[in-house]
Amino acid sequence: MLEQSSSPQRAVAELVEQLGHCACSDAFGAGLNPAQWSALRYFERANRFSRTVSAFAEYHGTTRGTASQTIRVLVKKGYLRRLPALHDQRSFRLDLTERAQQELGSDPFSEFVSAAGTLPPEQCSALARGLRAMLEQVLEKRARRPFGVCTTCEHLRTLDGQSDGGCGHHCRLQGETLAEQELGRICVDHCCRKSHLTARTGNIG
Amino acid sequence: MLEQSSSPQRAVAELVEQLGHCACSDAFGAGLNPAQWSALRYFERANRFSRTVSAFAEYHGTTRGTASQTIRVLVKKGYLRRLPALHDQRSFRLDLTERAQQELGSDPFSEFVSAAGTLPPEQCSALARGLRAMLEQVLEKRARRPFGVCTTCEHLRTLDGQSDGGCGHHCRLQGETLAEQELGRICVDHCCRKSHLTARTGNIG
DNA sequence: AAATTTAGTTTCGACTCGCTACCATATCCT
DNA sequence: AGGATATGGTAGCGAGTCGAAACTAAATTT
Repeated sequence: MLEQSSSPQRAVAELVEQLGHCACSDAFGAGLNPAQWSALRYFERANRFSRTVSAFAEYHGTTRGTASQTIRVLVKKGYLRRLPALHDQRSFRLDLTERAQQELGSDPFSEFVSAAGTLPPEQCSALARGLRAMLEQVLEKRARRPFGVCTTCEHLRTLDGQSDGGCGHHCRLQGETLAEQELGRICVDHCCRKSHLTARTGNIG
Repeated sequence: MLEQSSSPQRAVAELVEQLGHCACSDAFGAGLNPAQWSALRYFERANRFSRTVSAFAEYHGTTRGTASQTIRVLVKKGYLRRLPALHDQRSFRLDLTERAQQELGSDPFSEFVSAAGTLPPEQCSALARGLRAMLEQVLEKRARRPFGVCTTCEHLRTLDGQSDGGCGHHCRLQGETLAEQELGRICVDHCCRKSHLTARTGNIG
């Protein structure tokens, strides 16, 4: 090993810090700053119930005020579009514009994706599992939780064999049906289903 | 897995970003900010040739001006001590004070160390190897290199069987002998030895 | 000896972020 | 129904960070 720290745990922590610092220190492509890139990535991954100022603030561990500023700039620059929310006059939904989707292709962040891609697939998956476990630990200590996707969510009901041709996926919290391709998006209201709690034991994947 | 991204690479990159953000967003214990904590950690790990403003700036990927500001505050607050450099009147060496060593015990960063510690040892080591490989990739693209320790360094000469009782470790670049416990510290002048280049192939550890 | 490089500092300006106060709409509780 | 409270979002202030550029002084090169 090139750099031998006192312990593997220590090494992992230091590496995470250094990589994280790299990730945010020079994310200045296209005139966007790190917080703005984070926001764009969030709105790319979040489902329609979670594309709000408050949800992003919670995800990013910041205040609504700060999140509001970040998003205001993105709207002004034409990367996000404000749509009135359906059932709440105070709120609105934020969708990526086409321009933003293009821009995300040249996200400085993609360097990290390709760096991870040079690892053998098995090692890469192991890395993802380990990091995920770490993140859950850390967030738990901060009384936060990682957002999850519908497929593992307590609120999801899937009715197979719908005769009326309707979609079989349904969110009981929102009381709305979900399209197949929406199931992989993260949600602010995600609540881990019991049968998936094995994910917390370490024997994940 | 609790959150399924489009690909493991993408998941790894996102997790690194999120963990990194956690690491720097709330590192405000003891009145120190994230950059200052990073500096303290650096000066804890760096060998005596590398405990300078410039070396820290290079390690941290910032400018000397910014590094100078960070360090000035740490000196003022009593966490670092300035010692005149031996052979260069322009430079000086920075050592941790006793107070800083205490403070590092309650580093908010230690949450990450313990989070990594909850993983099975084998998984933890795998994590360290994978992250290290990623970091090398990323730094290479930025024309930077990770600092390494003496034991893997091109400049180290170890003469076993010294009859005069002197220490057998010697740095040919600095022209100085090295104590045993100095060999595990990182160095700004680290140059990877050939016999250790296998570390770059992925079969590390 | 002059020119260049290197170590470090200073100043300035752009920008971020969190905090507090604030407005408007929803929801809760008798 | 109606007042209290909670929630989604914004505005503005102020502390602080960071990088760029200009600068000093010492070392090195030519």
